[in-house]
Amino acid sequence: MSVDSETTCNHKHQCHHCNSDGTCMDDESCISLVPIFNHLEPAQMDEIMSLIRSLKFKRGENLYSPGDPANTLYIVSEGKIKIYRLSESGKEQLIRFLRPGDFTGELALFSDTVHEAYAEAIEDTSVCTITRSEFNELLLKYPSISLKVLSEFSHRLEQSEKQTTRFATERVETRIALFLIECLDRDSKSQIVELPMSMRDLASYLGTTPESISRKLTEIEEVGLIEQISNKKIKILDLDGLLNV
Amino acid sequence: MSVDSETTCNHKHQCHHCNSDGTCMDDESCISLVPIFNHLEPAQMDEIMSLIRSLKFKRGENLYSPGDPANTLYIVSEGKIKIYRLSESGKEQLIRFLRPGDFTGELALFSDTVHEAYAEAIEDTSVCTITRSEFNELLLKYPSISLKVLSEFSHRLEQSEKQTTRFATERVETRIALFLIECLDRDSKSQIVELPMSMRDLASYLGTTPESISRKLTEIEEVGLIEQISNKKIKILDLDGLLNV
DNA sequence: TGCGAAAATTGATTTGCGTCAAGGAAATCA
DNA sequence: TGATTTCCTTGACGCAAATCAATTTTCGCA
Repeated sequence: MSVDSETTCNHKHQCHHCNSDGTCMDDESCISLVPIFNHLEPAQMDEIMSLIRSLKFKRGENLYSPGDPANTLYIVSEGKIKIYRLSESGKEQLIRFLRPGDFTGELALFSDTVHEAYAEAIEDTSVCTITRSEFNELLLKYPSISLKVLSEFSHRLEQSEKQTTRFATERVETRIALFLIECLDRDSKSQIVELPMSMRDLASYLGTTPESISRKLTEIEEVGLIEQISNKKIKILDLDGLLNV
Repeated sequence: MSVDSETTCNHKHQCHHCNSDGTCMDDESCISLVPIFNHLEPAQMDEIMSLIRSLKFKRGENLYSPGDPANTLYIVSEGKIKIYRLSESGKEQLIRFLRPGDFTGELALFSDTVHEAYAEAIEDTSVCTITRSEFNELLLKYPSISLKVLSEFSHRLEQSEKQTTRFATERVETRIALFLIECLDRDSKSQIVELPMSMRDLASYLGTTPESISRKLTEIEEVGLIEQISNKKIKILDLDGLLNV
């Protein structure tokens, strides 16, 4: 759901101050950026714009933490945000990263509860926010927004359930192999995967340790399925083989 | 989201042929049963009723399987349905059970994809179905339905992510303890938990084996945190202790 | 009520992987 | 650019939990 310079600012409406890298600096960009809003008419976007409030977070600051009341929708306009959870026993698990165009606020937006996860800005970040009550009114007024949000939620749910099943049933080696394959699907141009995060984060995301990731990658390399080109780059040599790890 | 005899058929609209156990046999019951619809006006429910088609599945039949196009919303009116997945390596993982009032159709309802899970009737079951296109029209016409579905989805997503984190970070013993506590929250009247499924299913749900469940329960009993009254009944003796397992 | 099948328990064994510890590579900052 | 910190890798070890196998218990059905 991230946005590149081709797809940014392509609606008829005015969109000032776009940067060369495709991100827009003004508040308005939040609306035109995100799939849940950018299908609307310019006039409707203007209306939504009047509701949003722009906030900035410095690297390291939390947008929300567990226990915080969840009454705000956050739309990322610049920067990078890490969503993670602490388990009952205190271990951290990475859920996802948010890039410009992504949103968070989660369930709590629709039921009156508190957050259970952390949202931490890992770069200096600016977000657009809408309160729950205003967002609910928007959903009632423009039902097509709901369909977009439902689509996004159902996709996340599918992903999450798939991840759950993998944790419940697959070995670490298999989880790593499947992750590589999914990275390849996204890039898909070459056979080379660029790992989108550090080993530490990847370990947290896959429910294992950096040590195990390192070891398993070496093992997979030794049987000829991949080649570790550099720290972050991995060449897939045998896709079918990987699928059967 | 299951429904008992107190809460069934309590709207002003007519609702014929209700059974003593609270389930209704006629098509209409599907609509009045489910939280996503039962807040509507009687006239609106009638309109929806005209769209639904009632289907019956015998015990063991699948409502859908992975690869099936997902273009139908299923609302359970009678019976019990098991949603489960097969991992890439072929192991089964239980996702959830559906009881009267619950619905499925998942993500696929909002993005044009195929199912990834199995939905199997484990009792003789009757469901009400609506096609995707008709359901989408309903959502656009009655935006309040979207809010209900969003609320349900976000709740499921929260649950799923919590489960993912547990699998990723907690030991089997802890997962079992947390499961018992959540069962207690639902019953909550006494300190006695009635396991809602077989050991086999529980193992599948918790990402472990029946052997491990059996062993761990015995261990937890030996340190005095619980008492195994019978096969399916467990008495919680020390809730705080369980939380720290 | 009793039989047979399925489910649950218990034991013995194996193994995957986390933990701890140390050395090397890479990134960050002045 | 060099120094310091953080990250990654490799090795040795221990443990949690899966697997395999054999009873025992429970439950569905005749």
